Amino acid sequence: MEDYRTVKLSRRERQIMDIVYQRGSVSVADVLEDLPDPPSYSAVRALLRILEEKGYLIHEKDGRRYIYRPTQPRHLAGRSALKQIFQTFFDKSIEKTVMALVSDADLSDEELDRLSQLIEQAKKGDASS
Amino acid sequence: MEDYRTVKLSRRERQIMDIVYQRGSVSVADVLEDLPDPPSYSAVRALLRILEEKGYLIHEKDGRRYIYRPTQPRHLAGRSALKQIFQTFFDKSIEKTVMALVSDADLSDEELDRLSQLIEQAKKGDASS
DNA sequence: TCGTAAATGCTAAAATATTAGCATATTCTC
DNA sequence: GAGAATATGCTAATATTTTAGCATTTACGA
Repeated sequence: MEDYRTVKLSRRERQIMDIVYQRGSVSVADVLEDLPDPPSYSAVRALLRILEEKGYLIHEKDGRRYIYRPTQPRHLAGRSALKQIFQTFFDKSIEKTVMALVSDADLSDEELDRLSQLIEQAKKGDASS
Repeated sequence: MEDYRTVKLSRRERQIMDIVYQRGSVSVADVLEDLPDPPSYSAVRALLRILEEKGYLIHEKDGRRYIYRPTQPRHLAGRSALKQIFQTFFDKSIEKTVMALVSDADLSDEELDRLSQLIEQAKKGDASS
């Protein structure tokens, strides 16, 4: 499954996929709640159906409602979204991307420590350079 | 200017904006070259015109061609794109986002060192915690 | 400078996305 | 089990996006 944020989907479809990934799983009402300039209930249902047809979502029944979930796991979708971002805005450089994140972030010392650790770990595990 | 990747733009418009940010500036031919399932020359021109009308691009003349550039600087657009990503896929956590980037990255030792430095610097400059 | 190649300006057609609405089914409650 | 509330199934209308094509302009080179 290709990165839905990149190419294939229409504006509304993308908005809905973002909501699905934010929430993990959604009912029609959930989507309606989060969607900017919310359309009708029917409209949302139609879009969810289309996304399912295209293979991005599946649904199961919960009582009388459908609950939709993404077919591609969140962490994978996140990864490919990140890839798209650093290719587009940061000269394909992960380092630059991390720098942008950290400089803007105002992270706590604990968070920064954990990041240091992560980097140390990456350094050890890395055979390259 | 709002994040063009989030809400407003249509599929083709978004594709084109991505190309513009990747290249920095573009001619019609450039866009045509990078666009998946490339449409006609006219189609691209029309879209660039629309994006300019909407305020996302400006053009200047270079010989007989138009060269289009984004109105919003790349680093700002990148920032807000990143924000959208970590809100959607990483529980609004910048730390988790960085972790995802670094774990996947296979960065060189030099790059990792530079990141360590950046983090140390952030730690010092940060009054919170 | 004149012709030609290569660009833009504009308009309208075609395709796609978005939406609403009515019919039908399902679940819960009394 | 009957009724009401709340779902979904489906279809067609509307709006928007996407596209092509023709007319016109502009710059470059012989």
